[in-house]
Amino acid sequence: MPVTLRDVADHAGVSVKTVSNVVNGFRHVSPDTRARVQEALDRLGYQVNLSARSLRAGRTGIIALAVPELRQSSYFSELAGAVMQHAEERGLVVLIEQTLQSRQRELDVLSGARNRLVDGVIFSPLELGPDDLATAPAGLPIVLLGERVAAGGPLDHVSIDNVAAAREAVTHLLRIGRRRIAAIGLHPDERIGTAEQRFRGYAEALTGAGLPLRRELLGDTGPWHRENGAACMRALLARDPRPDAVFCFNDMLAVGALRELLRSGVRVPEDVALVGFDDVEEARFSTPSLTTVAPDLDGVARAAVGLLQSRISGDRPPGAPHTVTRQHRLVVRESTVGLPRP
Amino acid sequence: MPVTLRDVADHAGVSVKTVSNVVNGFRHVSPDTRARVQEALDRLGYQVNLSARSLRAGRTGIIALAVPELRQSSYFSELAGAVMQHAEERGLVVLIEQTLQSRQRELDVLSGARNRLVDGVIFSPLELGPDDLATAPAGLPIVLLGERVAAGGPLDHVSIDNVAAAREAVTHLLRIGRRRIAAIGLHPDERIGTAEQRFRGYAEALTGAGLPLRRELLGDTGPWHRENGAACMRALLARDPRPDAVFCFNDMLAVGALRELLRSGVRVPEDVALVGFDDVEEARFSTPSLTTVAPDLDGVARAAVGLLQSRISGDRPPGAPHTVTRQHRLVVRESTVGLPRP
DNA sequence: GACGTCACATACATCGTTGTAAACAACGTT
DNA sequence: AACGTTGTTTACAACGATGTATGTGACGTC
Repeated sequence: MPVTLRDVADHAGVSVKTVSNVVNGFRHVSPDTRARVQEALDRLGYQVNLSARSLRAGRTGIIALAVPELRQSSYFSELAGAVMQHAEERGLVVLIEQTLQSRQRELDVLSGARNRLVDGVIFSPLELGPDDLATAPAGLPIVLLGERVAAGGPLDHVSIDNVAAAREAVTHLLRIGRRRIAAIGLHPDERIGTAEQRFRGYAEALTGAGLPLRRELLGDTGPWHRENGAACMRALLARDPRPDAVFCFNDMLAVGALRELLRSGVRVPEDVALVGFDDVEEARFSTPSLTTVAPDLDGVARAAVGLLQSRISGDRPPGAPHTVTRQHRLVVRESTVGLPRP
Repeated sequence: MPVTLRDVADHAGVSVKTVSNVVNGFRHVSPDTRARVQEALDRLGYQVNLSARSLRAGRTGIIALAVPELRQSSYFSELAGAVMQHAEERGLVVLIEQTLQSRQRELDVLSGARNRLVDGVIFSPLELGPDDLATAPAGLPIVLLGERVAAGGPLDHVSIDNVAAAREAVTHLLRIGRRRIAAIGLHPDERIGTAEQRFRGYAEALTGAGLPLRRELLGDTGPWHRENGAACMRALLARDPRPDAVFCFNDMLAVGALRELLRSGVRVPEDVALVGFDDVEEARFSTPSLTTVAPDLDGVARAAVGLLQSRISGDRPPGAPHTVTRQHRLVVRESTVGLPRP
């Protein structure tokens, strides 16, 4: 049913290879034959069979983006949008994989078992540690996102400076006079992931200001979803001392926390100030709007796609991994500085 | 570099086809050879080359999901998550395309030009009308989402009853006593898309209650993003009469409108009640939380993947398109009924 | 007129996999 | 002993595209 080069060749009275040459814009084709072939191509509505081309070329032009999930984390949706945009500029298309907090699925991504049709993977791991990541086979180009887990590991890596960013966020809370600053989003079992990085920034800011770390102000959560932010905030409000500020490890948690605070009649920022992380669009539109850390999302996406492509094209042979750190900035909004009340 | 069937066959001292038979679990392979081949497979770490398999089989196991964009519309992210989940259950992976409000990109999706490596497309069109959709080539299975644009057209189609849903939303506003009900999200040039459907439901509810359609209460917007909801709300507040309720054609618009209302010191729902559409998670966590129409997202995704697969597998040859209409329900929250103020 | 050079076109092999048909052995049946 | 049956394995061709090598003229140069 589909039209092949063979069909077009028969139609135009030339060889298959000549048609291929026309399709690929090869130089030495006479204007005469080129026109005749082109006409046949148009008439028959030829479209290349990418499976065949891929088999021949050893590439598919597809890269995978493996993220925890899209449904409940706006950040990964926005990231996906950015990655797709930059991939397109380089002639790549993106296949998205959800790892869904499953360690096994993450291992599958790493081994390529989950996807053997892609030229490379941009991977935002959640469950895997450096030991796991070291087991990545050399065959499949992989760029890691979002943590410094793998600094020193065998893989390319793009991130922001999570520790510094968290420190700045908490320092901002200190500067506006808060002293009982809680943190939401801790993963106590984790020694090295994003949660740990952001916690370290939080801790550094506090101890830098001569304040103690108080267990009562630390909020453990599971996944960084809105509902967990709300649940965690509820728990914090029941404790003594009550926090006068909360640093949430991402915006979803902050949105959940904000909801819970307002529901409980706590004023934000007067009673409790709130800072999030990621600067998802939702953060600009909540009331009060959320102070948050804005990573250079487009920069991260661009760097990741660029690094991956340089591996795929063979410009950089395996080994000698690059680590790219992109900018971030604290966006101060109403959840910490308030707004003139009407 | 990668291991092929040939390598494994040499290693195990059998033919290539026998290895293939083992890999595919073909029945008539003696336990003895099976074990020997399996051992070679494991040792060499064989992985099928999907390009080759696809070329042979004529299928890739990839379906495309073409949506307007992921970054600013949570609905499409949540939809994508749902589609990916159901696709996975059927052994398919999903490649996401953003059409980015571009008519040309949508036409490319339809013609398959954008992606020739996929077995089929789940397509949520924004710009194309029935005339365009009728030009879809028969070769590529396509399932349309989200509007009734194509009822009677040549393509399968999954949606909810947008007119009825919008009517229920507005009827709810009437029932709580609102009379100056504005609408945000109109696309005046559109005669048939989602915006038109939701407007029709809005109009039906009003005229059904004996109320006139007032031009001053109709808010035209571009894309259904938060910022456009805010801008449109700002314009509405400047008009006379001021609305006492607003029906937003999706939740993004509603979030933007809510932000603008609160910023202007308008109380929600006391002064202005607000209804959205889609029931994205964000709607549950805003303050006040958003009354909204909840489509059966999982049902839509499941039906779309199911219809597409039945086309791909050839269970249903081209023609005889199905139209599936999934349920919806109005979720009443604080933006219309208020909450006990502390 | 022999030669090399260039532009253009073609035949063939190949990428890795799997369907088809056929080969082969072991077995029981007549 | 000839036969079919069943289970197991193999050789071969094909999926559609493209790199390589080769062929064919036309042209200019010595």
